Amino acid sequence: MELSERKKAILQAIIEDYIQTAEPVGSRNIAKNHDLGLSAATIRNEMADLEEMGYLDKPHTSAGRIPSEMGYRFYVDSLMHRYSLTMEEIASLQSSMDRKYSQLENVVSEISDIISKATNYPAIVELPMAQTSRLRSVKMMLIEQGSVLIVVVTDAGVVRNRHMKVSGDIDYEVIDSISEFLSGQLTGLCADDFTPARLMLIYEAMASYGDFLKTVIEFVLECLTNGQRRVYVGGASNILKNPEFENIDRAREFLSFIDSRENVSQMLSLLGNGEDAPISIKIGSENAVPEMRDTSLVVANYSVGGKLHGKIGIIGPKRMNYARVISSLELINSNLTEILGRMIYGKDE
Amino acid sequence: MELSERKKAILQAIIEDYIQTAEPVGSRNIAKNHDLGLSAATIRNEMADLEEMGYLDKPHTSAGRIPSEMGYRFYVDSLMHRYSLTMEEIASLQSSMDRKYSQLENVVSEISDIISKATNYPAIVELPMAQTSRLRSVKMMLIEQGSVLIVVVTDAGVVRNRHMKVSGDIDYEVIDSISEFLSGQLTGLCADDFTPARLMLIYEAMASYGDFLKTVIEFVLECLTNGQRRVYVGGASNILKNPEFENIDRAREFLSFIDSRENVSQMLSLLGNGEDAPISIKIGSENAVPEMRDTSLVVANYSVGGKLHGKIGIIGPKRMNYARVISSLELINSNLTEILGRMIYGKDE
DNA sequence: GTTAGCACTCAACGAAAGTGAGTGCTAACA
DNA sequence: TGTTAGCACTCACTTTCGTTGAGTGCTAAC
Repeated sequence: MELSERKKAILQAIIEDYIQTAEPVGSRNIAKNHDLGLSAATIRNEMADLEEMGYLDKPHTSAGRIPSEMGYRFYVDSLMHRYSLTMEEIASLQSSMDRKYSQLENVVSEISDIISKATNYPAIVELPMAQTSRLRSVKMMLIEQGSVLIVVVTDAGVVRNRHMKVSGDIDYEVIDSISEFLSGQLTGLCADDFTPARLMLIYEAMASYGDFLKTVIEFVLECLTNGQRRVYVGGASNILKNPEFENIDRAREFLSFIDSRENVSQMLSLLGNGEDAPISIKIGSENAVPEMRDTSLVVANYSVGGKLHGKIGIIGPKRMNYARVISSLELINSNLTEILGRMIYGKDE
Repeated sequence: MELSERKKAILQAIIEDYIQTAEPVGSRNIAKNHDLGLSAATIRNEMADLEEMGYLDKPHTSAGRIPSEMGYRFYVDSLMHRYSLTMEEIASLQSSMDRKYSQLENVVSEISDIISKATNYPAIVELPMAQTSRLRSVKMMLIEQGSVLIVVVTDAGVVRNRHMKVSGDIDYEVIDSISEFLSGQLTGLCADDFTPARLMLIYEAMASYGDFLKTVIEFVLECLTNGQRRVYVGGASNILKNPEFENIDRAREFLSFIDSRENVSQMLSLLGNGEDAPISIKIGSENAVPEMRDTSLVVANYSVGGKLHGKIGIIGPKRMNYARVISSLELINSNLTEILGRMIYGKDE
């Protein structure tokens, strides 16, 4: 059944009041504060309908109504207006992101702080990752006698390195020649190309350095497959600013869930890779994670150079200023893309 | 005034009971549960003395006593017995740390999780840093036309890299020769050695690549001076397990403080560099940070290869099992040192 | 279809009384 | 002189119970 325009207006008024006050809203208040030209009694009737249809809930008989998850969903999909950030908000965001970043981990952790400061909710930022990487470069450097540094660069721009112990009699030139040989053999390959046959050839060609090569190749493979996704959470304690988390048990449940990176990372992976929509919103139990049943999750996907992907988002109470959060995430998202582009590919656009 | 043996025994009993129960302890309970051979009335008299001397506090007239900060301090300095971890505890710690780590950031964040799981308190781990580093190696790699990767290794074993854009006409061999030249000029220097005179010489020798060199040298300097300390916090929500943080305002104050890496890092820097004692303990307001006045901080210093230093520690309520925390930190500390040694210097011991 | 009126519901607040763990003091005891 | 039993007193905490007030649902009139 379609909602009448009047019902929509009332539903919207209720939700927006509730988002602001966190108090169940009563018919009288709607009649007074919103110019709907209706009396409290009429609104009461409509509210009863809306409740019956599932858009509203009642905490108890003598309280006002609060939006149900279905109500929020309808609001987000059909009623909500876009929020335009003010000039001040934009300026403040821009300036907080306008600085030099040196390491990927720093960017990601700082962005999560920025998001949580901007929205007043806990923020999540995923480290960018490639779906399938190819090896762009592998190089070994002799750091000191007996110690070699392996540096791997993938075509997504990810750089990783690892120290390795070698027997003392390998010198600078040997390292260089192995380095060059391996580079020639492996550059351009992705993880699937590391077939036993191909590896066998390499080992045979350089039989005297078998152990050495094995370590290097394992590390290269590790970089190409790249383990689990990593996330940063910023401003987790912001959740305590919301009255729905005055209850210490709820707060504890939420915070101990979010304290674990694995939990958060797994939750994000349930969202899919966002090919359908740039921003995905999970309201309450739409999110399959039971600990999150009282919260909403708003997540945007970013991608850098078409190769690297990741997610940024926030978690807040279901009663959340969705419009504002979405606008902030969009702006931060585009800045982040730019920063990462500059950083990883060294481009100045 | 010296405390009599009997007063010490009573003080110890009170503190240990309070650590366990978090309830003010009364004279009757001490008489019953601890075999001191004294009646409640006698203990009452002694408790009155201890209170007058400042070792105990009274929340209100009709409650039992709780230790004052001075009481805890005396306990930690003079009364506390060493706690021996059980075989199970040791085995479980060892096994949770016994895996391969690839990146420094991963080690540090995982260690913070391990500490917080082992102690049930929020844990802090600082990234290892060198006090003064010398450059061990700088190398440039041409990744693709127009994009160069700079890799810097310091004598402390820290490796960092950064992408840099270059004009397209610089090829592989040019990069290599600049790389070799710079390496020869800069290897072995520390930040203070980068005098204007020396830099001038370098710029003059390679005048045609001025901008290029400038970027590289700036990055090297950045690596040698190395910015601010970075910390990881794990298991922050553990603090909510303690009854003293049932109060939502206290919880909020604590968690929002600890949510900020700068706050935590600054707090650690107030501790000095631990040359005096391997473990430092700050009880309540001994810690100058006002938000931490209700908590205690236990911090151990670690060092790797004599070059890299850092701190690990926990924050808990003043009513904390100090002995157990200290033993756990010591064990984790030694494992961490070993892991980092292997990782950074590629040594297998 | 809309609205005024009214009885009804129920969480929240607050005062009052009861409960009990614990103290401090006194007087008797070893 | 140090220790202990006894007892009056204190005070947070809990429970009870009435009050308040925001809000609903229903009915009847407009």
